Amino acid sequence: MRRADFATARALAAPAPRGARLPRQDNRRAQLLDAAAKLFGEQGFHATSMRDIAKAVGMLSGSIYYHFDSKDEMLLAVYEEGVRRVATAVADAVARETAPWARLEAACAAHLRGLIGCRDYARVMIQTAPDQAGTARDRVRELRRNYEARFRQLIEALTLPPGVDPRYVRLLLFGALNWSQVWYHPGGDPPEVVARRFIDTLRLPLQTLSEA
Amino acid sequence: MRRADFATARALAAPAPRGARLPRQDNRRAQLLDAAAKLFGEQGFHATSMRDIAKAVGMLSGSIYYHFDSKDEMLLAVYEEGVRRVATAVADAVARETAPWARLEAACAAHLRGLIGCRDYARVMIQTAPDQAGTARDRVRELRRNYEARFRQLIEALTLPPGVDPRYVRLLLFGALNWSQVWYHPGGDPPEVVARRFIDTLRLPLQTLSEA
DNA sequence: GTTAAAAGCAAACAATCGTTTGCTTTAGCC
DNA sequence: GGCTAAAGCAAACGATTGTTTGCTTTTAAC
Repeated sequence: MRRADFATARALAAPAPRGARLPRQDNRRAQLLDAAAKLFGEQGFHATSMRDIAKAVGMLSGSIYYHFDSKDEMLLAVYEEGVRRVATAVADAVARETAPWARLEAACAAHLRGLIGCRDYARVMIQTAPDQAGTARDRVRELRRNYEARFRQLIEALTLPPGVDPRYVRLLLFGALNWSQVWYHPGGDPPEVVARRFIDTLRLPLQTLSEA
Repeated sequence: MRRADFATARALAAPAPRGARLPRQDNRRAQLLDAAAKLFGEQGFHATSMRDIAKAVGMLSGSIYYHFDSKDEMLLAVYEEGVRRVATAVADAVARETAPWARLEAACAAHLRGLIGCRDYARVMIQTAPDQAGTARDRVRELRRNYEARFRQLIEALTLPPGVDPRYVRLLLFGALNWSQVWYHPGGDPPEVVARRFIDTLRLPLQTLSEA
């Protein structure tokens, strides 16, 4: 295990172990992670070299290995940080509402805000299929499942008309939300409007009564 | 230009130019394309080497260059073939229906059938964001736009309730369809059922009348 | 101010990348 | 059956890949 791991862990869980040293204040692990997220998201994981990432933060490629064990581990770290950010944003938003439909809509808006606000990290999350994550495959799969579970709960809390499979509601909504990464560009409708439109399109009938 | 280009072009547009020769019957361009689609889809474009593709069809990496000018051109060829297959399937299915909602549902089912039936090609189409297509970027962007246009038309042909933006209907539906690539696995509901469920979820109200 | 750890540099490592070259084999047409 | 183009082999090209190594600089704690 790298020494940086101890340091980072200590920086998060403050109670200082005796006789050991804290990471420096100019620790650039976060900066490296941002650069990796940006490049992984823009060009793809395999199209990005360690030298690309190093150059983006002004260091040499070998120096990255003080902070991360491997390139695969960088990908996993980006993925986890992305999930962490979006998941907490969704949890906060949901907690502020009580009505089932309002909770779902808040979750959608927060999810979209996350995809757009943490664009670099989110692109990696959306693009990285578990099978392409190399070493980190199983962990990525687990993170995806956990995140999806929250939406499953929110949808199962709705009172749906008989015969409607909540599973398909989730697939429809969740797929549309994630695909927004492809078409969304800043300057369009804000996330809240998109979420409201999506939810309304689901909640209200599209077919006019005059038709068959 | 490679000689193989002439040959392939001639194989498609039959009138034989004088004094030239047809491609052999054992031409393995299609086989190469299949292998490339499979590997690109499974591991990603950059994670797949020309040697991987060559090994999959039992030849050496250098021999590929008789059929394709470059790796980028292989990606474009896979993408174009994928779009061609799915687009014609959708066009056929739509032509068989007349009612607007039925036409849209038929298009969705055909789209899903395409994504699942041509799984290898489709994965490349879904995963390859234009910005990651290298040389083929603009062409990929154009292919995507053209394909989407068909769905735009189908949705604009619907008689929607006042105040409903057809754009969001398209984004919701199209996103959900494409995201199916992530969750669909053979053995689940067939494409026709998925399409019907999605369409019904949109067409009919999800909110029960007793709720606010 | 001394000291030990944190952080990074400089330079290389073997492996693999996409591609090119010259030559050989194979199949189709007269 | 001989000729020619189609197709593929064998081997290399320089460039780039992820990673490792030994050494140096910089910071924080004492």
